Amino acid sequence: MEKKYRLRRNKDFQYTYKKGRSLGHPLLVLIYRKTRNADIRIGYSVTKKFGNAVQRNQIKRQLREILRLQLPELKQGCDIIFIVRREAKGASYKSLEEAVNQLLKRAKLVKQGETHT
RNA sequence: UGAGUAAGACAAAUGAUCGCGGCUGCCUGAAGGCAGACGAGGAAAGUCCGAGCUCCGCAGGGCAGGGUGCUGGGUAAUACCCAGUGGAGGCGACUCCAAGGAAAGUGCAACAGAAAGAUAACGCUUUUUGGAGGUUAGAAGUUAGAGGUUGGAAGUUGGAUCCAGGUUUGGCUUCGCAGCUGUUCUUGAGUCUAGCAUCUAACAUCAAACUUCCAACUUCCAGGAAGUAAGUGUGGAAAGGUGAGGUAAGAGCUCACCAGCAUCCAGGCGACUGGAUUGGCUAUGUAAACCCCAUCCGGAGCAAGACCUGAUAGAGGACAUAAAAAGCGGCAGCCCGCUGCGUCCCGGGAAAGGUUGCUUGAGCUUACUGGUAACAGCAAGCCUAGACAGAUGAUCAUUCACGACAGAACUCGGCUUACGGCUUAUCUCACUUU
RNA sequence: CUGGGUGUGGCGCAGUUUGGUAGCGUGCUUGAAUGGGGUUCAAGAGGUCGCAGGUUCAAUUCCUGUCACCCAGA
Repeated sequence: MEKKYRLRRNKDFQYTYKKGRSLGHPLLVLIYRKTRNADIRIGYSVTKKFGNAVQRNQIKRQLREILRLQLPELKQGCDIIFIVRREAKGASYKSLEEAVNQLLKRAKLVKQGETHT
């Protein structure tokens, strides 16, 4: 995923945590906030209690791959943070994909035209 | 063949599609696009040591504090590595060891035990005082006794004898009575003798008890003096060990063997090792208790540090204006007072942003030389991640042993810890075959 | 990156300095007291002292390694 689609600065993370809306799922938590920018920025957060560095990196990579494929279908102009819960330990790629799709639909971040077709 | 042992290598592989990171090259005004090769580990981990590097501090020395601790070597350095010494384990190959000093000093060693580092509070031995005994021998006395001898007394039984009486019977004298004599039985008294039992006296003997005296030996209790480290048992540990002699009891007091210390000699750079018909006979354990000795250590850390941009607050200076407008206070107006617009400079430096530090280095591979080795020297070749919310993923196919521990974050050298397996190869032991 | 602390009955904590007996409060069980409950009183049970190794005669304590948690600074 290219750099301009990533949420990077600590300030942006803090601002999104404070002002954004949150949605829950057994595996993930979604926090999103609409912005005036045209771009969409996505960040990921995994607690240290999730596991060692290998496990934390792996689940971030899998989420990044899922979101890379979903990116063209998302609405523009918002910041998104995915927080990984401890229950996601050992979850398969497909179950993560389902969780991401469900959360994005509930947040109504998916483009309308795509959903109708 | 099996079991072990030591040293290493690898850490699923291949292909396709879509993606990620920086680098290089090309295109483009730029954003960006295209192509190429490259892109996590043996531990990247823990952060336990040691360095480089950077900043701060620094005249010299000492104290405090901390680290290290057999010897020699290697290294930039080390708590690391190599070689050796000593100790422990293993049949062995081999492995492991924080391994200086306990006669510099202090502390501690619970309970048990006489006693825990030197003492005599237990005990043992000798001696002595006092008390209570015991045994043996002697002397004196007393008491009751035993048996013996001698004597006496009275009793009883038997025998003998004498006397007296009675009786039977014979003989003699006698007619008869009567007498004399002998005999049988018997009674009484006496004498003698024997036995038995009793009493008594004397003598000597025996054994006993008691009292007194004396002597010897000995037991117990209490105390004093001296000697002693042998002692059951306790304990993790008991004062060099075992045996023999020796002694009042004992003791390296003496001897033999063994062990330890010191000294001397020999070997080794050294730790240390070997030897001695040498010497005195010994000094417990704990220093991962304080400590002593030797040696080392300035502090902080890449969020170090350097460069660029420069928010807010506070505050200063210079220039310009001192006209108008505006705000506040004096109720309002007038008037008065205060503030005030602009530009530049200095200063400040936000968990701000960017660039850098950032990967060519005590580097890797191979060969040679020196060295037992760690390692060093030299030659040739090679360039091998550099991110900053942090790059390796997803899908599919094939194969297998079905994939463990685990993700660089300034860089190295070590150590420690985690780890499914696979493989190379040294040596040892056991078994079998030839 | 650096420094520091904690881990002990179910829970919250002492004891570690100076090694030898693991204790307190609360909770639990049983009994007494009450018509019953609470309070109170008495008795009792409950401990791999985070884990592993070492030093020592002996370790909760000393040392090393390791695990988990917490705090502070840049």
